[in-house]
Amino acid sequence: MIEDRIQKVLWAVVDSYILNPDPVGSRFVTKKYAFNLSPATIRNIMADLEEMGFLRQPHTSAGRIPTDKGYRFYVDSLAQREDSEDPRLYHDLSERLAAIRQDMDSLLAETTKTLSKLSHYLGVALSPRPETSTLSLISLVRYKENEVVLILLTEEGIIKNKFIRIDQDLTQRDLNRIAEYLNAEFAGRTIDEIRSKIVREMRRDKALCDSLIARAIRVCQEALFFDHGNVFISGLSEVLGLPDFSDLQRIKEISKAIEDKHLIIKLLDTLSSTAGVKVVIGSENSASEMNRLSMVVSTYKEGDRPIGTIGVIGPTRMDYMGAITIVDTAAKFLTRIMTEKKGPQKDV
Amino acid sequence: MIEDRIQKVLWAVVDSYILNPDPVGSRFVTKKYAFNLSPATIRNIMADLEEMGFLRQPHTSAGRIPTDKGYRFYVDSLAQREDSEDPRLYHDLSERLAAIRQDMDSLLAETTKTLSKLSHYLGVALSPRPETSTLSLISLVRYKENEVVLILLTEEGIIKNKFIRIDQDLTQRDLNRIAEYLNAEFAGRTIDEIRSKIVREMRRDKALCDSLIARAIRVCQEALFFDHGNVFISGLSEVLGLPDFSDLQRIKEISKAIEDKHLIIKLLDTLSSTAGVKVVIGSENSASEMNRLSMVVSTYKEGDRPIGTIGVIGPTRMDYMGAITIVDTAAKFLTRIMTEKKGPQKDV
DNA sequence: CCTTAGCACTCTCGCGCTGAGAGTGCTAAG
DNA sequence: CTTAGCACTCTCAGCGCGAGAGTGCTAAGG
Repeated sequence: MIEDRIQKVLWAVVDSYILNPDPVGSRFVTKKYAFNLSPATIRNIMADLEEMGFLRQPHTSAGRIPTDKGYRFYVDSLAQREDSEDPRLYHDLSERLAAIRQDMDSLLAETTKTLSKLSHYLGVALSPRPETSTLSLISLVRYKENEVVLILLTEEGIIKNKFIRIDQDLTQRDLNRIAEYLNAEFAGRTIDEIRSKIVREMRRDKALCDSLIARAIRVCQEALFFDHGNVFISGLSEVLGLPDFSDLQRIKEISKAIEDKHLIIKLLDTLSSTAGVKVVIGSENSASEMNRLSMVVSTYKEGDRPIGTIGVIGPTRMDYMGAITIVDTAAKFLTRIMTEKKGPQKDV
Repeated sequence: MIEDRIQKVLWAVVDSYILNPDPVGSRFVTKKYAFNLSPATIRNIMADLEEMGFLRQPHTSAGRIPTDKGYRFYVDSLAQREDSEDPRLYHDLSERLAAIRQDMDSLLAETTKTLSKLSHYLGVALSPRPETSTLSLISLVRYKENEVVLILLTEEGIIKNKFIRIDQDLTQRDLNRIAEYLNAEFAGRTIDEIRSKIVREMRRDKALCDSLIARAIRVCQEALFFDHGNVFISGLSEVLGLPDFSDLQRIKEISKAIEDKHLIIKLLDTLSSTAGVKVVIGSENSASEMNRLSMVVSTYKEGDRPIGTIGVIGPTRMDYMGAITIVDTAAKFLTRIMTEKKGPQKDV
């Protein structure tokens, strides 16, 4: 248990440093944060905090700056308060995004833009993984000889198109019948369920190799494997305005992060199960490329089921409070949209 | 008519500067480019070139660097040679892109990546504008009450999905009939043609306001207006490695260019009609944001009809020769793919 | 025993200076 | 017209210096 006074000093240092990227000195703390203590006392406390690993000095005789552990303390103490949603922001979001409620991709793309504009960090979003989405409708269209386009529409509003090659030339009529069968059989289930069902049927129906069903299954078998959802990232120019990214090295770091979407997907995916807002600070990131970056993420849900992830990525010296509010609000907003979408439907 | 000798000096300066971003001096020119002239003579020539506006000095008594006009001369003299396609590169491209011939978006996304990897500049691509594409198939799917998904497939392999709201609730059966009608009427025409046809029919058929056709047309009217094709841009981290982008200001410039996709679309679009490789140098760009960037672009065609644009964007100090080769080769490659795609089809 | 004042110490940062190096323009001779 | 020579200009890296900020330590005070 750390003494209350010590916590307050730590909090002050982190808070001040986030506001303004100068190492913060003992004198400044006493003045700005109104402790009834002299700078000397604060110095002692800060030395203790440094020993404990919460603060460090960029060089001897500069002020202190927080370590990742220091930020962690700050963020955890923030989490206590639990008043992160901002109604005004919520309203703002609704206005910005009202026009594009239609398809998931534009919605998320616009959400990341809004996130980055509001937070001045990178806005990211991961669209729902098709695997866990509920199939609304499958449609098959003959494109060319031996080539078919599969169109998959989920209840969440995701559309996936896939060109698939088949070993025999089917007429559009055949395809219609196959699609009809598939819809009858599978609509309302998740892609994951469908896949395992297909595998089972494959095994059972090995005999009737040429039936319509066999064909249908062969078509789907290839088509229903999706890699992942889309990632949306935006706000590079926002980030470049920050003092934290004034040197080339760090800019390269973050631009690498942007280009390596797989990394982002992986990171977001591992956080996708947790509820509420989650903060990952600097070295807490599993990927070394993100060692000096922090993420604030949350999941959006359809009803109670988390279906996707959004968040912001910025320097470890991040306005966590603001970021948390923004991400939390945006996630709740998306959840409402997704839940509404699902609601008044079901009558196809 | 400029004297031959002068041209050679200009060429040498540009060539050397492109290779290595140091202002080039008279002594260096005589040594490296084996003129039978003394540095003093070269100095005179260079002074002339500066007067003519082809060269400039970053500061008194540094070497010369090319102006945009100087680069223009260099590029034009390059254009004479006309051996820009590179068979090895062509082969390389085929291998990289073989796996993803299927849908246009992935193909172009991958193309930009390849362009940027090979050139070390930004790779950009503009997908075919739906307006000029040939409709292969329209499909309508009921999504929710009063909401329909329109799926549009063109012969070029572009798929467009659009959620549309309609004022009355149509059954899937209605939609099928509408789609059938639309396909019968419109398949094989370009979207542009279809649109003007629709407008005409609207006028004529004002009377039969409730017929199937009227409904179909009402659906399409809204749905067939596309803003533009997609832009694909990649290679920021490539570009950041260049010495030209070692200061923050320029990085911001280029990242703004990346984020402002509309600008890129506009620029590429205005160049989309010209045949062959086109080079736009620095201030030749209509947009002031691009004043210090150059673009090398070309169009890819389906048969003889240009349908889209690809290119690279980099600093004015660009390896134009290499960039031209790469872009030209890639454009030809895409043209082959698109033309093949269209070829063995037509039998739906 | 904790707090505080005082003080010497350390480190960064900005400034101006300097000398080396590179390249020029000009002039006068070939 | 070309070239050698030379004075001149400008950048750049390195250095020293002083100001400023902040620390750690010690010794005195509550």
